[in-house]
Amino acid sequence: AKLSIEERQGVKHHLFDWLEITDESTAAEYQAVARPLIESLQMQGITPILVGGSMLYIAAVLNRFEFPARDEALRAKLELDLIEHGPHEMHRRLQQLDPTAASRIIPQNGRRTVRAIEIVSLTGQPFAAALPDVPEDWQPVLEIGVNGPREDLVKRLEARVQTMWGQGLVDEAKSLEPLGIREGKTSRSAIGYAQAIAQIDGAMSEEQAIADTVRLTQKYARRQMSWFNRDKRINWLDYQDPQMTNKALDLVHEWLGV
RNA sequence: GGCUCUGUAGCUCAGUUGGUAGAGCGAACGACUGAAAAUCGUUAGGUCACCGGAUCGAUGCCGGUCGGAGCCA
Repeated sequence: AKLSIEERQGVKHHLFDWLEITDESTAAEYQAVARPLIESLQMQGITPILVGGSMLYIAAVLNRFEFPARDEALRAKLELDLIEHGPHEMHRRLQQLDPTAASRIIPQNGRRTVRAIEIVSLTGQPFAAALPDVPEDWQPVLEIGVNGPREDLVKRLEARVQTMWGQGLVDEAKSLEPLGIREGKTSRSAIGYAQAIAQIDGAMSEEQAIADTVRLTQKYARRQMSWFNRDKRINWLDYQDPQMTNKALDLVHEWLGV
């Protein structure tokens, strides 16, 4: 459901279609690429607009985020341990290594526990295991959020998924098979692709695949809101407001001081 | 028309040998530091279809009413 070339109206979209289907996408890497890009644009007198809804990615760019080291081999081993012993056992292990981090991660959450063990083992330092506060004097940004009544959003998200299927998402996934979509950790688990692949494999009917994608998309939208809600810098606009664009421009003018 | 099964949370279904009920999914809310379109947590929802009977007490037993499914005719 990404913007077509025409819809981009000549505005340069950076970091769009920049990964191979087999590439793994990570917030840390995005941060490492996006920050220098933003700086270089600003040097050219361009004010970049960061658009999207993957809030860990956005927060990693806008806030004071430092991703601790990682080690793929260690991670792989810990993930096997997680499968074998379960999240509670892993959490006990973290408890011994770093009681503070352990206290901030719920024992059921194996994924976060594993990552915390990885960090502590690698750095030998305690791990905060909590989102950092946003410093008052950090990067000056204007944040604008677009929202509307939940019932409307739910309907629109369903229509969006129907459109994706109507426009050939399943064929797209099929055509990406030779390019390795099934090996792409990020792409194969993307909402929509995962269900399209399940449909191709006959593991799911088309009806189920669509319904599942709708459900996951709506759930995702809800989780996005729990990120957005904590960010008090966001200026919220109603997408149904005919004056929305003007209000957004007013915010920009005010922010720029013009 | 007869026989059998069935009606419990928004949905799919457990369950109580009679002491007013649970799960998964969904919803609301939250957590979140290299898979985040991921991974997880908390909470709110139910006169147990309806009417009557026996019982100290019924969602559960008995009778009836109204829905649904299957088989027979």
